[in-house]
Amino acid sequence: MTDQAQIRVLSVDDHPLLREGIAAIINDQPDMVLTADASSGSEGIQKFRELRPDITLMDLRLPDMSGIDSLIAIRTEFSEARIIMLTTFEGDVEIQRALEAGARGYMLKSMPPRELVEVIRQVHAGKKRVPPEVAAHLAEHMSDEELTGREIDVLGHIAGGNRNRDIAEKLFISEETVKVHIKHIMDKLGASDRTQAVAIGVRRGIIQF
Amino acid sequence: MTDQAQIRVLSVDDHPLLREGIAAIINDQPDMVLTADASSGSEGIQKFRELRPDITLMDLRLPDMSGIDSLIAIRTEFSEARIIMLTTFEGDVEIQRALEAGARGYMLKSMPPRELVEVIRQVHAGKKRVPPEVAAHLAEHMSDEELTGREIDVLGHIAGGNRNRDIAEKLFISEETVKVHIKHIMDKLGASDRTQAVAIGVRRGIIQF
DNA sequence: AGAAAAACTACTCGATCGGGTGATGTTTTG
DNA sequence: CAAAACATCACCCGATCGAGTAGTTTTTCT
Repeated sequence: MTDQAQIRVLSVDDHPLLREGIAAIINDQPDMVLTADASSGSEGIQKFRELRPDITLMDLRLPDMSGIDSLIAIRTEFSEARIIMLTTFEGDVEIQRALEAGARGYMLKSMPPRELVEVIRQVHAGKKRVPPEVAAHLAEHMSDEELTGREIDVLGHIAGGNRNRDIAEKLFISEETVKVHIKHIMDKLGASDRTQAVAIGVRRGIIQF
Repeated sequence: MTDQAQIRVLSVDDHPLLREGIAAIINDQPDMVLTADASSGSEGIQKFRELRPDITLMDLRLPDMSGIDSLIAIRTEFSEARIIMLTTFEGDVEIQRALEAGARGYMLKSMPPRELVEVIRQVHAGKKRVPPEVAAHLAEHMSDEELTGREIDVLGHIAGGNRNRDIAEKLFISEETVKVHIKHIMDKLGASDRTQAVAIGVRRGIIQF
């Protein structure tokens, strides 16, 4: 044991198996200690209030609320909170949103433990860390315009197999307007038709099932 | 420690974090021991040959080959092998294929450890185990007809934003044939158009990105 | 070998889609 | 406040799609 204070880590993840793995790896590091873990967003927020960990590892998908909402909730209360998103690879939209919401790092569950603990150390030292593979993915689309809320609505209905007329009725707008939205969606996503737009939307995490 | 021989487990998963978690949980059980782990399909096959574990936990997605192919490879050589698929939730197609290929169990990474070890014990005792939530999903589509290889090809091309004519050229068939395939795909999946067919295909794990 | 499933091709026709152009009111934001 | 972004609606038109019908060849399974 060192005299130096250890990095106190909070892990928020609904997969018990993952939590076990994280616990094993964190506690294996002499300079870190897993202070607590939580299996839901609200539990994570509560544990954060109680313990004020140095680093919080947050899964993107949680049973009650999204990891991003939890992150925002914590950072509203404790703006200095250092939170790292830890997730299996989702679309780049999620990554971007997490970083915009103030995440200090973004790690993949598939990364080797050595890198994981290194990111924790770096973020604890005040740096921002996003692994190269994630950064590359992000860069690919950083110039792309984001879809608006309405466009995401429409895209979701397209994925449901709705015709333009059906979408128009469901959204209480004219079919012409739907067509305009679809045109914008295809332009922004670089899709050649509505079908590819859905495929891209799913891959990028814009719409989920 | 008991006199009874322990259940010797091999874990095949490319996520180090998951492997750590599995290791922690397995070794926590007095009647089990993690004999080895592997991070790829071929390594898994090799380790199986060497160690002949009682139970093999196999991830569905592996870097070199699919978990199902690994399962088949092992069971061709050792038909008595007891292999449990352990995965985050994919489409029901994968589950069905794994079970048809001879998997003795199918577990979700999100399941609580208690259930995981219980499944291992049950399978070791010669039973087949599929958790109720997975079984329910499976039952939903058990009556559905499966897509043929050609139909899956076509569906993939549809997802890529190809027009019927493009698909015809790429597959060296006539546009009319493509239309027939698409008709069959939509009928089998219960989709109202090509777009919904892609959405359903992705959700069910028939096509992947 | 014989039956069944899969793959293939052809034709018609109405429905739907997607591109182009142009315009108006509202909301957001610098 | 002014500019930009967003959301809305309309009309034209060619391209594409999907339904229906009908038939042949190849592959697979029993």
